[in-house]
Amino acid sequence: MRYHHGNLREQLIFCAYDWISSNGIESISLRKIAKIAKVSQTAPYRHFDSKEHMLAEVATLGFEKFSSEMNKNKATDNPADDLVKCGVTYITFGLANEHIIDLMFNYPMKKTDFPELLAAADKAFGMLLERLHYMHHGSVGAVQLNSMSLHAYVHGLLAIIQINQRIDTSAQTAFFKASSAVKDNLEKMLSAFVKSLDFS
Amino acid sequence: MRYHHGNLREQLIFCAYDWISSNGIESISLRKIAKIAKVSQTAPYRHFDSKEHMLAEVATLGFEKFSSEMNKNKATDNPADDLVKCGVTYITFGLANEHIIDLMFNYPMKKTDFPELLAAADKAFGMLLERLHYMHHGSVGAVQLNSMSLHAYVHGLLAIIQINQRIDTSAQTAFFKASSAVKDNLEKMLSAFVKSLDFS
DNA sequence: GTCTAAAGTTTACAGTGTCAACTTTAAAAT
DNA sequence: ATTTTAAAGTTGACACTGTAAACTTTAGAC
Repeated sequence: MRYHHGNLREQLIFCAYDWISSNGIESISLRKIAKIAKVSQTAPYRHFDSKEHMLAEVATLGFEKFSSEMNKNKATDNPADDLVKCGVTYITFGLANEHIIDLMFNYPMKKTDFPELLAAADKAFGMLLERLHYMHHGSVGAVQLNSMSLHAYVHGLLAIIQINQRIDTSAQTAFFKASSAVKDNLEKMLSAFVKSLDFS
Repeated sequence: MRYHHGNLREQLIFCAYDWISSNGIESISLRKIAKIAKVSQTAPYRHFDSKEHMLAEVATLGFEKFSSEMNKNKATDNPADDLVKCGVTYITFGLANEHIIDLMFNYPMKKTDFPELLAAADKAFGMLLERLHYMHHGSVGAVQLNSMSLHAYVHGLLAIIQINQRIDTSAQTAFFKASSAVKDNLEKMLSAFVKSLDFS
């Protein structure tokens, strides 16, 4: 290490991650993060080209945690169970990390400009899809369609729960308010969905 | 009419809608919209409490167009077909109005503060769900679960296509690049999904 | 021990949301 | 028809934002 602060770069990423986790993306500013890290307003520019570049790193960190979370629940003897558990984890992580997920999925960011973010996202999605591919074991049929389908369903469940939480008016909401009820039904719904897929 | 401009309020909403449609949410500013409407920077404050209040109206307009679009394709003799077509329209609208959908779903906005936005969103979701309820015709069983499921799947497909378009690296992307191919498969996927639901 | 480039600071500028105080004007009240 | 008044619009200001340029500090290579 040959610089003043220690390792400001990572410090800033962690500060930003924490800030977003508790306050949401809308209220973040480079200057605040700099102040929290006890450093001048423009110090971040020695480490990131722009605010967006920094947020990309935060999002990358998010995808890494996302991946590692999904990687925990596996290695059951039943691959379909693994798949379902992985899906549930996808959603659970999203609900437990509302604002980081917002950054990862909803923040308008030209993702192609950040290859490492892209790679992290790809890896995370792969966690889900590799289990599906495993279930196809040999068949070529509709792997792509099934992958798309599964990802859509899992991601859609997360999005819908979030929308309902934020909108809080429709009949569904009351039904899904108790988070324990959510999780129970998620497993049912996901396994029903997996069973409905065509593995021929 | 008893004011100077004509009807600035609606004018501003339309200007903002157009701006967002072509430039995205991130780059909008009240001042720009005011300038486009040839009015001073603070004129919007005679009509909206804040930027967010104005965006809420734009989002409301978005949901109204969304609803009316979904309302077009219906009244087939086959209710399952109607449902599928409605789902396809949901997704098609989203893909054709990328930035407005971003505002409607992804922009961090305390939706409960804007009852008319909430109502518009509820109505739009209702377009989809009422067709499903109709298919249950009498049975009480898993209507709520099926509603949730369906909305999740439809919304998830939209989100995933969008994510793939923006990420543009995974194997799925090439597959879904040709938008005609997307639409064809959407119908297949949605009708398979509807068939897999339990209407007992 | 000097030199150099990386790391951090100060200053500055244009753009933003929004407030307060002002001016204009359409229509209600006389 | 004239006065009144409140809605609609303007001007000017403030604090905050991202970021560029020019400066200072300091750790480590020579």
